[in-house]
Amino acid sequence: MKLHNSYTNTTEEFKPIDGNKVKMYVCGPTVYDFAHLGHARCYITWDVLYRYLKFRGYDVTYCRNVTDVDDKILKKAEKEGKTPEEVSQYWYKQFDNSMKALNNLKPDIEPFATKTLGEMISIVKDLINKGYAYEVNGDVYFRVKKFGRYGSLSGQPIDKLESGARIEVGEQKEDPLDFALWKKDDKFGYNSPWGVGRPGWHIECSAMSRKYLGKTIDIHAGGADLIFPHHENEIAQSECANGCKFVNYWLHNGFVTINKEKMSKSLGNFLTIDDLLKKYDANTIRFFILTNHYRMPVEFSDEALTSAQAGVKRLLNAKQTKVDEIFDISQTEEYKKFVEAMDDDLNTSKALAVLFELTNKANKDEKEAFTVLYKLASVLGFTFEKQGLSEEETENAIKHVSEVLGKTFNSMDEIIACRKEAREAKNWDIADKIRIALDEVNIVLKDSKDGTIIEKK
RNA sequence: GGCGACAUGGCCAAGUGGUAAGGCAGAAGCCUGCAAAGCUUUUAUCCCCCGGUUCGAAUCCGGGUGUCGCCUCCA
Repeated sequence: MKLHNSYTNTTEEFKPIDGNKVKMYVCGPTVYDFAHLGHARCYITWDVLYRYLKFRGYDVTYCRNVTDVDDKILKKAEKEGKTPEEVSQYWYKQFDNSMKALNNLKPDIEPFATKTLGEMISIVKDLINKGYAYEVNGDVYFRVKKFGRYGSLSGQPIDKLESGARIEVGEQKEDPLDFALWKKDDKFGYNSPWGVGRPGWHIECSAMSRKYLGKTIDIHAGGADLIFPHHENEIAQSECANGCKFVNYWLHNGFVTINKEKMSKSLGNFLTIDDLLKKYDANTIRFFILTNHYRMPVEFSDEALTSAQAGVKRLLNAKQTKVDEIFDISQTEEYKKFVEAMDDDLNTSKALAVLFELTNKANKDEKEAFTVLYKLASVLGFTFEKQGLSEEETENAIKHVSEVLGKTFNSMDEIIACRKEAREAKNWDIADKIRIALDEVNIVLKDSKDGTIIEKK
């Protein structure tokens, strides 16, 4: 399988370090606010990579960190009169719920930064001992110019980076390019050899990656906006501290845009996952994301989501035919095409086209098609399970239909039976009234060969 | 200013040397009491523009134009 490596800016054959074991790290969220569609894209993308690697037989260890120590969290805590822990715990819970709602698999390891402080301090110590870092009044900075390869991930010549760099008020760096490994913080800090303080953002990932996956890992992924400075700095820290290569494959996803602009917190043009899920289901959002290649920008619009909704409906409505005899799905033409597409740097757009071919075959009663479709769609994280009606929704519907028809029903089955009778007597008026009444409470009633189907709209 | 990406039908999008996948929307027909779903057919002589290479280019090369991203917290 091939993956596009941002470090070399080429698409390369993927070879894990150790046989079929894959160590994969994804930069996780800083938990202080709602996750938005941009985050959804990122984590859906890497969820698909995770699922696909496993599908291809790799033994994957997927680690996605949680940044629970950060300026933004502290600010929020101060503003709300809460402890940083309360803030980060609350928002982590929200994040976790959103991931679940989007049907993203849980990573194998989800470390919290505050639980990895020991590793961070140890790396910073090493860097100081080796001369790559220096302490000034409780702050510790990384000496960027000492690392010759600095800038090679972002492809920036160091002198050009220099022009953009600056020293913030209160910082005492030797060089504007240097970045903080540890910051003095008397209020919210932790004990360290340099006094009370807290870690810089970049060191967190270097530490968590090393602690849980080892010094050299196969894959490190995240949003393209992390390339500089975050990932650049991670490389500098890890490679100088460990004396070996940090990451073999750097993978970056493109952004979600809205009105041709990057969706981001700072621009304020974001849609939260929670809000989006009120309007569109998880399959729709996933489909919307996967129609584009992961490295391309994807423009959000209601039109695009509506189109995705219709598309995914077609896939998931495919005629489900059970196959009695067991057969080897990997021998089917579509399976091979799917693998070929996904092996090519996760060409999900092409993979979806294969799913549509299978849908078409399933609808034309090709026996084995649905079995293959079901399997391959689940590799992309789609779920065929129809959301059933909740008790409340059912009760509400029964009540509403009873009112409209002026007749008391006690169950949905009674309603369906009543409608069946009406239809048999060609009493279309009553039959239609029932369907319309259900529609008014967002329930779709369909007549099919196999009987009446009741679904959420 | 530096670095990078992108430009394909009404919309989204695949395709990177051999003559334009797929989805949405639209049209016609079949099925159906109606509806929904489904099935069939149908929609780009052409891939931002101009040159060049080639028997042959949307695909390679050169030059434009446009859009976006990173260079500062950011998925």
